Amino acid sequence: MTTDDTRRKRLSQELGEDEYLSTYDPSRFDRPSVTVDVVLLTASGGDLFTTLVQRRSHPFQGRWSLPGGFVRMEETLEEAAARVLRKKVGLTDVFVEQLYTFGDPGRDPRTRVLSVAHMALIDGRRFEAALPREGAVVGRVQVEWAGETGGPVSVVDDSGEPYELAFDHEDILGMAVKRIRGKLDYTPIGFQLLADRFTLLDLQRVHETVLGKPLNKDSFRRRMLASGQLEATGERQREVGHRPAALYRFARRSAV
Amino acid sequence: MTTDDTRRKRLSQELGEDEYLSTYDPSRFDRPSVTVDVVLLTASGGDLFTTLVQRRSHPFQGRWSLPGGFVRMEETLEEAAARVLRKKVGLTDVFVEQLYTFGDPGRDPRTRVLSVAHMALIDGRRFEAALPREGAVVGRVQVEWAGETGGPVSVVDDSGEPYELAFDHEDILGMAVKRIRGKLDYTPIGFQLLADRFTLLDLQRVHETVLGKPLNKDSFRRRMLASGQLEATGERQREVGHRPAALYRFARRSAV
DNA sequence: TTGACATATATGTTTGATGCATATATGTTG
DNA sequence: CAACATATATGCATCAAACATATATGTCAA
Repeated sequence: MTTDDTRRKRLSQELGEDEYLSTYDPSRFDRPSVTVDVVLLTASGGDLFTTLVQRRSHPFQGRWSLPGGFVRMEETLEEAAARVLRKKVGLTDVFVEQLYTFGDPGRDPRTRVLSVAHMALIDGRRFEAALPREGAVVGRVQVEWAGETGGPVSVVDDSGEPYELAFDHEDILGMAVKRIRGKLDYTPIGFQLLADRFTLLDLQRVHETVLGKPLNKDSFRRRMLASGQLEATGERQREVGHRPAALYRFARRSAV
Repeated sequence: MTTDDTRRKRLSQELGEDEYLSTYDPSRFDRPSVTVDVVLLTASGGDLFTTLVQRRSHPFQGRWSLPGGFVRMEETLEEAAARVLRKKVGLTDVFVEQLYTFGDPGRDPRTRVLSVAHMALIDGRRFEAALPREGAVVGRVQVEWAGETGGPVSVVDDSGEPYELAFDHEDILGMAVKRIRGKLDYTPIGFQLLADRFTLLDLQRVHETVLGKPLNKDSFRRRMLASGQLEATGERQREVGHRPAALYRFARRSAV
């Protein structure tokens, strides 16, 4: 500890808090840079999809990365994630949840950069209606592990060709898939991937897509109806070529 | 974007990656400070306990905080958490898991400070044998919510008097309790709170302490034995004043 | 040495959730 | 109006958990 630090600590104990804060100089220590990266997930046709942007500059120039950006001094982490989604994917009002903070020295060759990774979920229609920035693409998330413990994940284009990811973004993606799988059973997180009205079969398809395995129709139906998370709208599907299913909405937890 | 940034971006696209990195200057942007804070939990006699340290300097001088410290440029976040535990609580080789990153502007009145919160778990004996730094205390964690959705948490001393916590450390503590409760059911995290050999009843007591509710003895026993996570040592308790129970150890997941 | 005691361990019964099979209902489409 | 596709309802088998009861096996004290 330097003499300066010692004097500083003494001062801190003698001064009042206001005086101390007015003399505080934050530039005395080295500090890492902090970014947010966002795994935007949606479910469609039995597959999970996410958005990637191509890096225009070093490091990893030309490779693909999760949409991200440096955290500004005056915004919360959630606000930073929302800003990234707005600016790079053209989306607002999206469900966002913090995932994990990746901070190994060396994950970014420039300098120490922490990434506070977030997961964002959106329903298929809004996802398709988004206006992504130039250079952004939508890729299919290929999960190599049918179980649930975790494992490798890749993102591929229409022809099945994998996108080469920058930094440790493959790990971040894997963490997102692991998280959403884990939360699906005991939280209403699946509703974030559906529009405001949906049938029980829609909901089952989403669960099956996320979990990567088929589910029993009857017990799924019974379990969902018994969960108290669904609210019948009284409406039904229209013009679907078969008996229309009842439309439900997510029951926001009201007073008990 | 400044002219300087624009030139920089152009350079980044024209130069090779090595050249670019050699000219990279990380001091161009404001960056938050980054700390780790550690919620060290142990279970004993039906209660959860944690370690707090008294703040010697501003801000929150005199109040109690989770052991923490600034992240150094060359260490991982896990290493920083381990260093904090070693220096402030006198513990090494402790189970540590990242919890959540708290980053609201204003959570620290000095400047923007992110805290990457961690949860550490240790068995009661090692906890008592630790050599905490001057100014550290052990407090009982009082959880106000028997259920599981989350809620207020406080830390109290022997006489039930609450410690006044600094920063948003009460939120961090609540997040730790919520996390360990949630993980208990489907991960072997409970074993981290026990010594290497333990009886089924020991394990049940730990689960009950964490969850804050009694569990059925028979089904707990069957569930644990069927989980494949327990390994009989062949030994039994000694001199316990009643029929000695079999001692088990955690079965580290070997090859299937 | 023996019996009281405390807890471990075993067995059986009930209850509830899930999986599976089958039957019926209700839209659309030709 | 019949064929079709899916929704919805009902019954039964299976399995795990909750609960109750019985038996086993150490220590301790008389």
